Amino acid sequence: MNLHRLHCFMKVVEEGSITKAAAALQMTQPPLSILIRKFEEELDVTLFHRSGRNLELTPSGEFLYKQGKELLDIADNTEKQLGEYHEGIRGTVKIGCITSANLFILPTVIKRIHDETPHIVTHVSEGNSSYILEELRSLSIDIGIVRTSVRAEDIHTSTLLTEPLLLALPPNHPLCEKDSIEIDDLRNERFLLPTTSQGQGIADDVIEACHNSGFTPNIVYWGTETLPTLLMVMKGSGICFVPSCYRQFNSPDLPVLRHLASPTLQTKLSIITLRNRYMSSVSKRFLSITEEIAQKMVNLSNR
Amino acid sequence: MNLHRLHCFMKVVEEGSITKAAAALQMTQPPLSILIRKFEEELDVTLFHRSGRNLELTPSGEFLYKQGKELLDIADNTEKQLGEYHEGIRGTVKIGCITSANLFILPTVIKRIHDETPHIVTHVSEGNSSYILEELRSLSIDIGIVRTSVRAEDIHTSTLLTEPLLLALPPNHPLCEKDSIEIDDLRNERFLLPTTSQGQGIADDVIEACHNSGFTPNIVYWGTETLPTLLMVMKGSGICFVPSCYRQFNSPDLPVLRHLASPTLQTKLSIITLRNRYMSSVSKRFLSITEEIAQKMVNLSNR
DNA sequence: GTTTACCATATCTTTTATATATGGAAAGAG
DNA sequence: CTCTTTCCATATATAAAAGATATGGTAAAC
Repeated sequence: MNLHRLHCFMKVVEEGSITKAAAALQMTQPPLSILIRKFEEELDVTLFHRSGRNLELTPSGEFLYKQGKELLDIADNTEKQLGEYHEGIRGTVKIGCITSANLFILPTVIKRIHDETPHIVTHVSEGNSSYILEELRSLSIDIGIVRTSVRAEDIHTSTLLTEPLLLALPPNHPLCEKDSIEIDDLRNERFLLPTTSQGQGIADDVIEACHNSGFTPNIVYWGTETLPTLLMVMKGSGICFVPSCYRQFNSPDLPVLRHLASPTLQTKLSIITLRNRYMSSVSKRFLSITEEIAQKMVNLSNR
Repeated sequence: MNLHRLHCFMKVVEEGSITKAAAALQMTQPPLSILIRKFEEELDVTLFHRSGRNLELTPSGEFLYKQGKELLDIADNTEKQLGEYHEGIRGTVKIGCITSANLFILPTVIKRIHDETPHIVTHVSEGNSSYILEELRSLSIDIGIVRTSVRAEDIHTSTLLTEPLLLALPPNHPLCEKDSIEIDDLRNERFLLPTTSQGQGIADDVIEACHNSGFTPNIVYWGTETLPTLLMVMKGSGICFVPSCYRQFNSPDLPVLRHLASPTLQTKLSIITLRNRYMSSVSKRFLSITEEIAQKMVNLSNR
């Protein structure tokens, strides 16, 4: 079934004459006559009964006209929606991210995407960096957001934002009263640190900073999740460091977050993709919106 | 949207490779590669992401595959049903007929058509011959069944069957006892005749037969409907002639029907169509089945 | 490291689509 | 009733598309 021929046939039916249809289709009459005849041969059906100079639609022709409308509608719609995929305003994007991204960036990104492009569906899975990397390599997700800067050949990394690590203290801690806190002030504290993998991440930077200040930190706890660790700080189990985005959780039930005097401790949020994989328009859209919003958040917190 | 290209695209997706799809499509690989590329250009969409030697379906491609299945299914189905129209096993036929055809032939014809070809819809309207002719000329019906043999240039007539006219007598009528009834025996009867139009039809034949026998019939009633006339005969209002098919109504509430000794009085049932009009396969089927069944009925009544 | 499997490109041939020019038949105007 | 107009059909020519064969390149597999 040739849809071009079908379309021409529909026009002939609607205009009631080959000559008029040819004009409507911006072509001349003879080829249209031939096209209709070939269409009849292709389908092995008489569509028009030709008696002298005028055409009469046969029952088959009437049926085809009815069905043809539906067929062309579906084809048109498919093409239109396909265009939307291409434009990046329809489709699906699968994201894997760490907790802090899921808490502080993604809600804003996803709200904007759903508002601007209602036909985009987002899938989000939260996990640690190595899990996200695995998901990316197995093609289970399109985009990952991690804190460790991945150094692998097959992965493309782009830094979303750099933020300072803040010291989390229970409200009744003596250091809360101090104007300027140095690393050295933590010499006698108990440290609660995030589980580290392969020498990359927040814990390593903290340990290195302590060493540079001339002491080895007293690490009493390793945990993967930031929020439970903050609750442990509240209970007086020790102190910890969290990315500054956690300042958004402003609650009397959570620790006080303080900048250090010398801002050497920082952490990067990176967006990663598989290097040699096709990136859909939707993924590109997601990427650029995420970068834009990350930039806005940095500007906002710098003010 | 070119359905041929779509079909090839579907095969490539299903086979997972252009080479295999080409084999399945009974063509060589290079033109299929080009065809897929042109399809992408036509739709302005990347359907496959080509990384080295293997293809990866993009989200757009996945969407098109899903939609394409539906589209091709509908197209296939349309073509199939179109073929059924052409074969005469799907469609509609509109019939106009007189009462006796509606009572004695059509039920059998329509039963057979619906049994053999369940996708054929029949429309039947009953009326007198001139009404049927009008309906035929205004294209409201495809086929007419009438008793008057139409002699018009634009009408094609085919005789379905010829049957004798039977004399209808009330059961208590003296003639019922007579072995052989002649026209001459009706010299003193009151005649109830069917309304005649333009010198053609049963009434004219009856009147002529009487004249040939040397008398003018005493006509006391003209009516268009046969059944009411038969009821009037039962009440003793007079006698009438009916086509022999009415013998099927064998009831003590209806008149006795008797053959005449000399079977000169006959009536023809004709099937008429518009000469220069397209006749659908369904109409042709209806025509041939009706002729066949009419023939069977004649054979049955002759035994 | 060689082979294999797969896609891409180049060139040629056949088919299809469309154009122009022209003929014929039926409806409508005078 | 004749002439014109309005259609559709046919003939021929050209441009575009579909397909075949031959060949090259690249990445996975043995």
